[in-house]
Formats: sequence, C-alpha cells, structure tokens
Amino acid sequence: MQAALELFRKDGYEATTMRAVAEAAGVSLGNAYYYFAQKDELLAAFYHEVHAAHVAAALPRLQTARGVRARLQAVLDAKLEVIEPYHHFSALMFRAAADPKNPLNPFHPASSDLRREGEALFETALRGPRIRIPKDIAAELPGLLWTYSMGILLYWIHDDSPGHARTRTLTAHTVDVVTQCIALASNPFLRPLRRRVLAMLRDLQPGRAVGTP
Amino acid sequence: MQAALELFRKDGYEATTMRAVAEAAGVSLGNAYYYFAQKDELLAAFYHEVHAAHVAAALPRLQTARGVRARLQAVLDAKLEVIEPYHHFSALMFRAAADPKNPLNPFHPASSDLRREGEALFETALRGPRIRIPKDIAAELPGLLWTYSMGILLYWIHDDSPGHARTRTLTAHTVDVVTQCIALASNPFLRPLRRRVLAMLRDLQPGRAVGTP
DNA sequence: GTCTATAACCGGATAGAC
DNA sequence: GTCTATCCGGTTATAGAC
Repeated sequence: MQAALELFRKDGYEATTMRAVAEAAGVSLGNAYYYFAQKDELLAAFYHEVHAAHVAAALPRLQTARGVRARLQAVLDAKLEVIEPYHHFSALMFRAAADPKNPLNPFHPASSDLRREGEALFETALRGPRIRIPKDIAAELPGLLWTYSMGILLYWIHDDSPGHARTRTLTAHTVDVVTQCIALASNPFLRPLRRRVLAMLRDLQPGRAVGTP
Repeated sequence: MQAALELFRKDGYEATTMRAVAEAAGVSLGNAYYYFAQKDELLAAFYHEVHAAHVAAALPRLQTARGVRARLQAVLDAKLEVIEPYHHFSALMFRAAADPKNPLNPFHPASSDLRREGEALFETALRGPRIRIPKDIAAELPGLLWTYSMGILLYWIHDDSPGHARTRTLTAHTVDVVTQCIALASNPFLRPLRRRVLAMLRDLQPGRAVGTP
C-alpha cells in the first residue's frame, strides 16, 4: 500500500500498474492481488489519507474562524489545498468513483463512513459562538453541505484554469450564497419554499421506502 | 456503428467487446479501430441517438403543457422515459463521461453542441403563453436548468429503487422548488441574493478570464 | 488454513505488412 | 483501407510451500 501510494503520487493512478506496485513492494503480482483484490482497493487507502489530511488542515482554522461564512470557507479551503497536488490524477480517480457499483463512489454504501466523517466536519463548522441554525434545518444541513462540497470537487476536477482560480471563484461566491440562504431560511416569507425542501429531504431519506405519501 | 449500438442495447457497454462489434459488422478488429479510434467514439453515437429521441418525446408534450412547472416536468419526464431502458448500462457510460479529458463528458468542449441543444430544449420549455421570466435571469436560466437536469441524471444513475421511484420523487419535488424559485426571483426582498448569484454566473462565464474583478 | 508464486486469460489498443 | 500479429495491463486459475 505504501508502495502504491508513492507510485500514485509520482505517476498518477492509471500509469501505475499493478505489476509496478508489486515489484516496488517486493512481492509477486499474484501476491499483490491476494491482499488487494482490485486496484481500486489501493485507491481507497488514498481516499482515507486525503480525508485525514483534510480534517487535520481544517480543525486549526476552525479554532479562529468566526461566523458561518468564514468557517465554511475554512473547511473548503482546507480541502482544496489538501487535494491540490493530486489534481492531475484525481480525474482518473473520479472516473472510477462515478460508477455507482464502485465502492469508491462517495454515494456508495461502502463509503458511508467517509461520508459521515465529512458531514461531521461540517457539523463542527456550524457549531461556533454566535452561530444559530434554525432547528428544522440543523439536522439536514451537514449532509447538504457535504453534498455541496462534492459538487465543488466535481467542478475542481474539470477546472483547468491556472491555479484553479475558477474553482476558488466558485467557492467564494457559493459560500456567500449558501450563507445568505441559511440566514434567510427562517424568514417567514420563505416558509413555503423551506417546507417544500424539507418535505423533499424527508421523502428521499436513505432508509425510507419509496412511494410512501 | 449500427452493430455497436445493437450490441450496446443488448449486452451493455462494457460487456460489448470491440472484437464482437468488429465481427458483427463483418470487419476485422484492426479495421474497426481504423474507423473508431476508441470504443468511446461508438458510445458518442449513442448519446446523439438518445438526445434526438428526447427532443422527439418532449416537443409534443410541450404542445399541451401550460405553465413553468408542467413544462419543466414534461421535459424531464420525457428524458427519464427515453433513457429508462438503458439504466443497466448508463452507469458504465457515465463512468467514461466523468473523466474530464473524455470527449463524452457533457462538460467537455467536444460535447458543447449536445449541451447547447439541451439548453435550447429548456429555452423552448420556458417560452409559452402566460409565462414571464424576469429579464436578468432569462439568459442564464436554460443553462442552469440543463445543469440541473444533469444532476437529476446523476441521481437516476445511482438510483436502484424499484422503477426508479426515488428519481421521480426527486424530480417532482425539485421541479416544484425550481418553479417557486423562479417565481420568487424577482421579489425585491431577495434582491441581494439574486445579485450574488448573477455575479457568480458572470464571473464564471465560460470564455471569461479568471481573476478579473 | 495461510500465504506466495507462476502461468495464463481477456479485451482494449497498436504496428506494420499488403 | 484492410488485415494479422502483437503488446499491454487488469484479473484469474492454480499449484505448491509453510
């Protein structure tokens, strides 16, 4: 796994062959497959490493950041900085991840722990002095924000502007929009809209049987 | 290409080998590669076929549907019905499509004509008797709705609920939400939010250089 | 039963002769 | 333009060592 991560970093995912990983690790090809049934499983280790780095980068910033806007920005900035060195091969990583049957897919049940940890980070971001989140959306918000961050990531993967400036533009703008939306959420004027959205989230709850009124 | 489309439909994308396509078409493997440098290029033909079927299914419904909500629903329903038979292999299709460097990616420049046609369909949907779209968002809306429809598609691909009921739930709910948002867009109360979103869309315009204030 | 290795298989892609 | 022969790399079958 160590050998694989190194090669991934150096040559990218597709360019790294299982044969090369096996050789670098000093085992035979067959033996490598004994421990990792698929190349993807080596990639999964990478996922976890990146997530750990993200948390490590985000928490100190959350110590000082005040207010929803700044704290969301902190979490997203941390993510983008952590993954920056891997842009050249994240695309390939994501190609695998786009397959619903692939456990690496962030929406796949096998990745649910990673997703939960991601949501937990947003929950932390939303918990701060002087921050008040309306009760009815508080439970849904971390999950929504995590999904939102996946959207940012998707944009980043496709972003070939210098220094990924477009993604930073997108992030700055959308963080602002999201913050305003949270602030507006409890406004009585928007009550019908909010109820609609909450009803939708309720109807689409993971465990819920479909078709129930 | 004819042979490939038939095999795709019958066996799915991954299960269809270039060798099988070549044989069905009565040419050698090498010859097949002479005409289609990559398997993906055969898939591109499928894309276009599906889009044509979508337009053909949507236009008659738009003849009778009145109001933003009904017309959006009509376009999305048509799409979901057209692609329904291909759910089992759309996943694999999407895996390829998720790679930014792959021309099949809907956000890739090579697919821009397909995207434009998709946006045109939403433009048609928004043009109807008694429908008034605020000027400032009218230009942006078709593009946003197309992106929204891609999101629905992404959900559908991951949706293994019976009959894809969850996707239909999601569609019904979000169409409602989108319709409400359009109606609210011109409300002076939401002016700051709307201006933010429009500024974002301006800053992220495809051709625009990044970093410009 | 746990682990390791060698020798295939399979299918996408390419080289080069004709 | 068309073919055959081959490469290449993910994956599997299988045989045996400890």
